[in-house]
Amino acid sequence: MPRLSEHNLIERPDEHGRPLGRREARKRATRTALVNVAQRRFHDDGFEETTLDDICDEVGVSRRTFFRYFKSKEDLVFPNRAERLERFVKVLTDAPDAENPFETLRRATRLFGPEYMVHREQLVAQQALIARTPSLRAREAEIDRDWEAVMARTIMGRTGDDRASAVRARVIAGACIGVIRATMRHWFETGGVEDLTQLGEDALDCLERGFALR
Amino acid sequence: MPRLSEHNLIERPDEHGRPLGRREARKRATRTALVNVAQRRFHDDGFEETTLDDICDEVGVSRRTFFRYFKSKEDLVFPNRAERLERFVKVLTDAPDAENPFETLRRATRLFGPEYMVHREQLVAQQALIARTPSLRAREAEIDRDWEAVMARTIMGRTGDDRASAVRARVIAGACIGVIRATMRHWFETGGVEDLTQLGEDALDCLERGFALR
DNA sequence: CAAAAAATGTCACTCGGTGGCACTTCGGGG
DNA sequence: CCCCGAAGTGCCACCGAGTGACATTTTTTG
Repeated sequence: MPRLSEHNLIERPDEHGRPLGRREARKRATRTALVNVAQRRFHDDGFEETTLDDICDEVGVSRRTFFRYFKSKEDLVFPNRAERLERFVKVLTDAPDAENPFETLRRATRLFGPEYMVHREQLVAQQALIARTPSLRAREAEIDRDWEAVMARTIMGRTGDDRASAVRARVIAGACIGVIRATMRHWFETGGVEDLTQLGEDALDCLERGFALR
Repeated sequence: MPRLSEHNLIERPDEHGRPLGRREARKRATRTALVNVAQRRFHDDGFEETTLDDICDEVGVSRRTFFRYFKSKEDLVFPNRAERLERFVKVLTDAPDAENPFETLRRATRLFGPEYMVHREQLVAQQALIARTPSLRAREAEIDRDWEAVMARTIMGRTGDDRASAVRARVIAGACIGVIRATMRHWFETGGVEDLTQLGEDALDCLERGFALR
C-alpha cells in the first residue's frame, strides 16, 4: 500500500518551468510530508520526545531514507534555511555599491519583516519550540553565523580586505546580526504583536547613530 | 592499581580555606585528568575522532563516571565556563549605577583581554579546534547567549523592565556581544598577535559613538 | 571498627547517524 | 514497447553519546 496518495503527485512545473516527472514529484511529496508530520509532532509532543522512527513510521519511510532527505533531525525545523540565506545574499549583492551596510540591512528588514508578520502565530509557536530545545537553539545560532559571515564578506567586498577593513567589516556584521537577533527574540517573546519592521529599523538606527545614553 | 598517582592528592585548602579531604582531592584530580587527556587527544586527533571511551580508558575511569563529572563531551572543551560567567557577572554587578553599559564592558575587556593574551598560543589552538567542529561552535554560541542574557538583565535592572527599556536592553546587549565575538574571532584568526584589549575597546567605541561611514 | 554516605563500575538500553548492499522503480533510447 | 541503466529505497549491522538501575567499592563519621 503506497503511503503517499497519488493525488500528491500532481505534475506541476518546477521553478524553472520544467515539468516534474513522477520521480521528482514523489521526492517533493516525501520531503514535505516529513516536514509536516515532524512539525506537528514536535509541536504536540516536543522535539526531543519525538523520535525519528515515530516520524518515519507515520510518513511510511525508512529512517535510512530520511537521512537522504535531511542531514539531521534538527534540519526538519529549518527546512528552507538555504533558500532564506540565498534571498538575504541577494538583498546584499543587489545593493548599490554606495549604499552603507545599515541601509542595506534596513532594506532586508523591510523585506523579511512583513513576511514574518504574516506568519506571526506559526513563527511564535516555532520559536517557543526552539527556545526550549537546546539543540535547536544551537542550529539557530549557526544560521545567524551564516548570515553574519555573508554580511561581513559583502562589506569587505566593498571596502577592501586589508586587516583594518576586515576587522571593521566583521565588527559591523557582528553588531548588526546581534541587534537583529535580539530584536527578533523580543518580538517573539512578546507574542509577535509589535511591528517587526519598525523594531528592526529602530534597532539599526541606534546602531548607526550610536546609542545615546542617559 | 590506581590510575591516579597518590601525589596528585596533595591536601590543599580549597578557595574557602577548608582543607580538602581525600575524596575532594581525588575528585579534583579525576576532573583535571579528564580535561588534560581530552585536550591533548582533541588537539592531536580531533574532537569527533576522539571517543569518550578513548579518554576514559586513558584516565582509568568508566564512561558512566565521566558523565558524573561532565554533562557532555563538549563540556570538556569549556571546563570553566561557569566560573568565567560568574566573573563576568561580577564585573557587571560591581559597576557603579551611573556607569553606562559600554564603559562597563570596556572594564570587562581590560580584565579579560590581558588574560587572554597571556595564554595566547593555547587559546588560538583551542579556537582552531572549535572553529572546525560544529558541535563546539554550537557550544560557544550558547556561552555567548549566556553572556548576552546576563548583560541584558543587568541593563534592565538599571533602566527598568517596561517594554521599551526591555527591548533597548536586549538590543544593546546583542550588539555588544556581537562585536565582542566578532573581535575575538578576528583576533584568533590572525593568530592572537594584535592587542586584544585595544581591539575590544575600539569596537566598543564604534558601537557607542555609532559607525561613521564614508 | 562498624554503619552511613559518597563515588564508581557494570549492564542494558535508547536514539541519532552512517556504511554497505540488495531490491524496486522510473526514465530514456533503441 | 521493452529493456537497461540509474536513481531511489529498504534492510541490516554497526558506532558513539547519553541515561537509568543497581551492585560494589571507598571514604567519612561516630
